[in-house]
Amino acid sequence: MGKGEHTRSVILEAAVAQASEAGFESLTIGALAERTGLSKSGLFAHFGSREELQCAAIDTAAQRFADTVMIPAFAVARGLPRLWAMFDGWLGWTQRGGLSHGCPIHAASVEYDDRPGPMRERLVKHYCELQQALVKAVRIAIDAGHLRPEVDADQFAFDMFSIVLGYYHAARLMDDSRAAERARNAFSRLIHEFEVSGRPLP
Amino acid sequence: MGKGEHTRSVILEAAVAQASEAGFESLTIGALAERTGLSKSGLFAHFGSREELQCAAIDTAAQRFADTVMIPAFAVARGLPRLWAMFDGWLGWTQRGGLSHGCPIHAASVEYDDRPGPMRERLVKHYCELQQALVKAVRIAIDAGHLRPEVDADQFAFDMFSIVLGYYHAARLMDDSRAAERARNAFSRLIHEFEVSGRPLP
DNA sequence: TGAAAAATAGCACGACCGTTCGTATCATTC
DNA sequence: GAATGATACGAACGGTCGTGCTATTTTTCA
Repeated sequence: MGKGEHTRSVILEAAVAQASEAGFESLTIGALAERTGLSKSGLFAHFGSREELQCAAIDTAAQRFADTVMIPAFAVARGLPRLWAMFDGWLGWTQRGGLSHGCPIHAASVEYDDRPGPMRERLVKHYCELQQALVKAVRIAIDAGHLRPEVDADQFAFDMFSIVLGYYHAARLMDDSRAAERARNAFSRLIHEFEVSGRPLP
Repeated sequence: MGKGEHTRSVILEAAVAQASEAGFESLTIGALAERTGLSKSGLFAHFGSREELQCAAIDTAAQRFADTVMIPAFAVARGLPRLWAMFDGWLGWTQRGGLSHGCPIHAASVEYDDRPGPMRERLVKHYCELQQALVKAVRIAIDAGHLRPEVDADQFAFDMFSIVLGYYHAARLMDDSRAAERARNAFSRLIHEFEVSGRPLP
């Protein structure tokens, strides 16, 4: 890895951390330059525009999510164990991913859901991939005989996603120490409702 | 109402609309002055600081949510009909409340969940009140014999809230035309699971 | 109606924004 | 060790930011 590439990755690491702390609108060239010790112009030269920097930061964050949550989950036994691995990995993945605050992608999704442009497009793309991965995992659980065949996989993914969003809200804004417990209760209920009867909870 | 008060309410109306479109960080004095036709300093004089303007806008939005969703719901028959009124009113309340875009309070809750200060405190306060209203409505549904007595009202409120957050995400970022349907399915399932058996769905 | 008070405008300020440009320094290769 | 391209810096630009200060206009009320 050349020196330029290395610096670029250092910048993006700092950018993701900054976005985790205060959102993507806080991702300014000046703040990031101070954070990395680079000069504004030196940092700027790596991207060419602020928007490209933000886009690169989104991609970096998405990649880290995949590495931290999805790839380990796909190493777990398929079916319910894998769904639980995804869910548990998802809650608080930022800490395991080295981010001390919230999920930067989630923050971006609220910041840009009404602003057309490359940021929004990239977000939609990443969330589509995530949703497809979820639906696929649900279908696999059906095929494995863990979930009932009539389960609507898209609806299941929606429900699962909703629980995580509820967790984010409760854990971060409301400082609810029982947020994880609430989320796991909800997910347990979701699984239990569509589980092939007789199968014990993992 | 004196002229000053009138102007102030005009400003706050514009502020809530602006926040609905692009979040509370986009709530700048200059943009709002242009939107209202006032001068920057003339507008500024009504609040004394940008932060106070933002806080006032949050309160205005919360009041409008209460007027648009909660008060009408409390006029509906208690129990499940009222819970459904809350839920249905909640989805897409912004349109009925005269806002053409997203829920400004939700946007703020993600923007400020990691930034201590008056904005965050106000948000927490408003969400606490909302949660308490939800829990109360659930308890009333239990007392009315619509929901089973062993239902955990706090968990129910968490689940209900989560579904709305899932709806926001699907409807706004993902442009999913089936978002409302998905959300209603999820809420139906939630109700159905804890409903006193034999009672038909409303 | 005239004086007091409130409301608004005009202007200036320092700070920070993204961006550009010329220059210096570094790493690499011959 | 010199040449060369990649990398980084410093200064500056036009804008916008929030926020004071001082007039001026408008409203309010005796």
